[in-house]
Amino acid sequence: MKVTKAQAEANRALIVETASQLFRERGFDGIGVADLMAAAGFTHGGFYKHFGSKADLMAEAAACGMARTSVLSEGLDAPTFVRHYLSREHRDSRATGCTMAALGGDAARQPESVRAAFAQGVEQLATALGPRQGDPDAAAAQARARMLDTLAHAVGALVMSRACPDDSPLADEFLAVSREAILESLRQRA
Amino acid sequence: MKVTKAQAEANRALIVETASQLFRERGFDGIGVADLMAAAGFTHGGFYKHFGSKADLMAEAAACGMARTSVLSEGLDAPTFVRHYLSREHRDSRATGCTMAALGGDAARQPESVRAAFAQGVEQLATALGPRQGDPDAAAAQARARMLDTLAHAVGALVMSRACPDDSPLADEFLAVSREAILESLRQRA
DNA sequence: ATTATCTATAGATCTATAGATAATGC
DNA sequence: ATTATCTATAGATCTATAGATAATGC
Repeated sequence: MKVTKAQAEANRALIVETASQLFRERGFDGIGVADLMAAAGFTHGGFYKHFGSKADLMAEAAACGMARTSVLSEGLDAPTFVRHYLSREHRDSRATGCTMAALGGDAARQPESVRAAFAQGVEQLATALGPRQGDPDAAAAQARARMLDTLAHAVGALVMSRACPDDSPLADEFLAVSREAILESLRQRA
Repeated sequence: MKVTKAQAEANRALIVETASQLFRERGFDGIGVADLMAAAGFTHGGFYKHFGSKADLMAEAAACGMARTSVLSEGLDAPTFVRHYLSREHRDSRATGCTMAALGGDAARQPESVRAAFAQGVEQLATALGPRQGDPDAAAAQARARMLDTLAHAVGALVMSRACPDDSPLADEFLAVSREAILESLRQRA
């Protein structure tokens, strides 16, 4: 039942993408290798021809999800990004939403390889959204600091909103208060 | 091997406290009933005389951890709270630190009972740190909004810092940039 | 000949339950 | 008599591996 080298690579990419979504939805410990493979359309025995371990897949899936966020948010101005990020739609679609908000808490308990993928994703995002080339050093440092702070702020609001019961006023309140606070601080900087 | 009613209640409380710490350290799915009971000094068979299910214990352990945070932070002024919250010491002691930062991401994937415990803990905190009695309605609403926003902001910074590799510059950077941003916004409001 | 995938399984672990034990509390 | 705790286990699930199969790629 061998497949072409190109097909095998496509299958591998499909496993990573499927894992990226299912991990975001259920957590790193919330889904097993067999179910992941089945969701991608394979049996679980083939897994270890593609990956050394489940932890290796977790690192790749995290990197995949972070890269997706970078691509999607590139080119958005900060207020637009924040309004999308702190919307009910984003909160209620964990599987396709931000990997940092969905798995950041889990990542703290995972091997360095997984956390390294997160850090690299953050640096990608900092490059994508960060200072323009040619900025003086001080301005570039400030832009980076503001970008990291805004990211942490937005991630925190989303995590808190998701930790609340479904359809609770408090869940919406977290989105609203932090969305307004971030937008206000963006206005002050402009 | 029966024990006094008082002793049984103390044993139960010890299980909840032990679970609260171990869940924060390893996640809700990261430790099993048998290991939790062993850590508290019991065998696992007795567990179901105290709790209906593991999920029931998760809700109680979350409530226990949130209450601890409320008690510890009561009476602290906001800048002092933020400096403690966004310190390396707090980041590096997950088992005894903030339950929202340690388990907020996990909570999103747990039953409503667990998320209800989180929401109730947030409301406790809002009462402990919130508006003073006698404030006019508008001022009270603004104080509550600011408190929830500051909480989300600080939780996000801690989660992001913990998701980075140990001793990485980025991990410290998340603490520093959000600590300064929150302190600055507190100054502006004063 | 190589290898991506499949079937089958080993060995560990997890939640929950059943039944025995022994000390409390009536 | 009640019940908190213990021993033992059922049944499910999880990671990882072994060996067979069949199509690619030399």
